[in-house]
Amino acid sequence: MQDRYNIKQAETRWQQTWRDKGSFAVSEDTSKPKFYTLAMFPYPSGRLHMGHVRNYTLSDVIARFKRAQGFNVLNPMGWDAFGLPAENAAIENKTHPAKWTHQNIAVMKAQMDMMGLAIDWDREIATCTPEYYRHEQKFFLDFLKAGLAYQKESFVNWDPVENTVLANEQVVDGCGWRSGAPVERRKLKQWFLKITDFADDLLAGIETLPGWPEKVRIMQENWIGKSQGLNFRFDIADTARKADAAATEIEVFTTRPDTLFGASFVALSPDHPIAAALADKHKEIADFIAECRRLGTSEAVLETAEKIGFDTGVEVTHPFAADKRLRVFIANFVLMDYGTGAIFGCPAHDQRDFEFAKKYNLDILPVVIPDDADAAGFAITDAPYTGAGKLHNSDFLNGMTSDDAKREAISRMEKLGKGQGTTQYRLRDWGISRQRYWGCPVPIIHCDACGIVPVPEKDLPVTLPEDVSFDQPGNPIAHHATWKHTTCPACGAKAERETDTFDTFFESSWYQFRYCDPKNEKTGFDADKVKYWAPVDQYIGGVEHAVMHLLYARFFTRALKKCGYLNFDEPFTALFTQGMVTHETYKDQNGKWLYPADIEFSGNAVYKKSDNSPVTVGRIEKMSKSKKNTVDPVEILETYGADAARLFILSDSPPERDLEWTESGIEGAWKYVNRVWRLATQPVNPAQAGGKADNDAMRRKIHKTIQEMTQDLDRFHFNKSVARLRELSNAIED
RNA sequence: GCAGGCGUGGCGGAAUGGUAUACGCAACGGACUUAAAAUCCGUGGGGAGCAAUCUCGUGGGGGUUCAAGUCCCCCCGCCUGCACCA
Repeated sequence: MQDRYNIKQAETRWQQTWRDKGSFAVSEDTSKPKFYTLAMFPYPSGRLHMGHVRNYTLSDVIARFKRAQGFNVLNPMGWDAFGLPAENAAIENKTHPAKWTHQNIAVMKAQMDMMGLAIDWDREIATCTPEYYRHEQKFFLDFLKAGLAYQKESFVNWDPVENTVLANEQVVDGCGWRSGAPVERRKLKQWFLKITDFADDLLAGIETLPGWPEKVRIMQENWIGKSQGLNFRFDIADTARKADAAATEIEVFTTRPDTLFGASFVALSPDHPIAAALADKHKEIADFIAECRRLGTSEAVLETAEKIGFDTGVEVTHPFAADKRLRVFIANFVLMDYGTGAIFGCPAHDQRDFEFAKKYNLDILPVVIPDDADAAGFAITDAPYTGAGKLHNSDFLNGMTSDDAKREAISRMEKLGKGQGTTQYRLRDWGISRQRYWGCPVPIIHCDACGIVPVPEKDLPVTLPEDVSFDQPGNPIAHHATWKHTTCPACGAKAERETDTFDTFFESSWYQFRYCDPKNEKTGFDADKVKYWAPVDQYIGGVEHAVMHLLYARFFTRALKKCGYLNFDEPFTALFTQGMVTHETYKDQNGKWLYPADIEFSGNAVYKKSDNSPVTVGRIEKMSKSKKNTVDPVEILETYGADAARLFILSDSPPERDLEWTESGIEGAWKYVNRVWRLATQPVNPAQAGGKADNDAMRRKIHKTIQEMTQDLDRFHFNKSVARLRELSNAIED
């Protein structure tokens, strides 16, 4: 008789059995309640990391738990297989992105098998296959017809390292989210999806998602950034420069129409058309705009950048006071892509306007008096007053509260025909064009005569050329000798294919529906099957997707609904965001990072294995290749087995918090697995067996454990449910 | 600056307003062993006491309550997201 649990034998046997029997394959079964649990699918980078192991362990526990409770459980897995790393690998290793990707998928799938996951592998998908992406080309054409997709020339975030455009959501602190390079501004023709059409609906929909973490809901709310206010137009006054502005009005947006009488200047974004028109006529204005551009717009720069303005010489008249004139500046802090790209400044009641007015010696006229202040003695000296109060110095608004004054100002402006109450969103349309190879081609043909022509449905999919070269920088599809040359489907003349590919978030916006009917060749998925499985009952993944993937998928679901594919709005009923997996960091004497596997503990001291030199122990940080504080899941699975690895991951911390990976922790779990094995396999000594009283006590304990564990699992308190099991083991051994 | 979260033994963490520290890790003492590993038994917040017991203890200060880690107010520290958004 063996005295140790043999993980290799037991785990391989069961994994083989599950595979052979297709134990986790499911189909629509109306006799059972359904439960769709989904872990965010991985990018096939080549190896599983601990974050994956944690993610898939959590979804697996839920899948098996719900299954045990009698649900028909869908727990699928696939590959978010388009993306830049494949191209970088192609350049470095002289391999093809497709080959590299498919090899990685094979390796990672084998690693997942080692974890013993209850996955229905019949439903496996890879987004880089034409069988998958042909459907999103069709979606795109439908979106185009429905007015949800369009092309426009605009300033874009250009990543100079990746040589591609980035969505606003992919720019972090002014740098590319992957490359870390400062993002440049370029003007390019780009494809967009009209996510802004659903701004209000996406905002309202958040209220219908109580199963989402408060944190993510707030992040999405802030990202959408709704604000109510007034859009109105200043007339450009008669001055020498009026003609140069090439316009008669300047439109501005404000959330504080109550402060209109406190206006003391107007400021244009350096990118504003009127600024451009003035720059054409006046070199000093062109120079100033160039200066603003040189300073850049990255947050890091803006943080320290001075607020600078340039008096254009243009003036406007105040819509409520014809005799009041305001000077028009170009200012580096006014953003072209929020509101109208122009503002009026009210220095008495806005911090930024206050600073600007101090610098350029502009009037600071208080018009909103705090309720506890005396109007006669109230003055703005060191700081603006940004709160609400009673109106003063404001003609017909005098004496009103801020709220009443806002309403009255809007209504007067509407009567004057100079503006209207509006709602502004921070959210901007989703730029989906990428100048890269390893993505889904945009199914469009550009014809000199007919303009933008959609690829006819019968010609879908538009597949990627396989013989591409990565020898020169830029887009390999555009460089391809023949691929883009075609004929116009409308007039038959020579035409060119669109060489942009979709942002890879396009693929991950609908994969949750593809799993419901993964082999469908007609419409991407069958409406009835989606109706049975969707929406996802429990979605699990990292919080880093809070405003990108999760917002895009919510938009995409609405867009698909509008095009008749489905009949609901929200793709994910409940969301769980897991914490990161962390580990201590180590550095050698030369300050170089060391892998945990390269070091050795000896009492309180730590040494490098190779030469016994001392090692410095650093902070506990998120596992990352750059800091080398990673542990290879495969080694853990081979040494301790899937049960021990999964048990440790579940037991050490609550799943929403960071989990510190420790050698002693995984060993503890391994010891427990063996203890359970001994309890189950070694005969009870009859001399120690108890009587009826003992049996009754044990029965109560078992039922209590079941009840507590059920509650814990329902609430995602996995660490507690493991503790209950250990308590039960303790009770059995006593 | 705005928003959100967190703060409990040496460590990870438990605790419908009701015995604070479940469960585990590390530690210490013991058994088994030539020895070690593994395993098993036991101890375990601070202070006082041989002991029963007393006392102080959930970042700090105040409050509500018969009762506060938990609820309310103020403050400190750390983490995360957003940010010249008009």
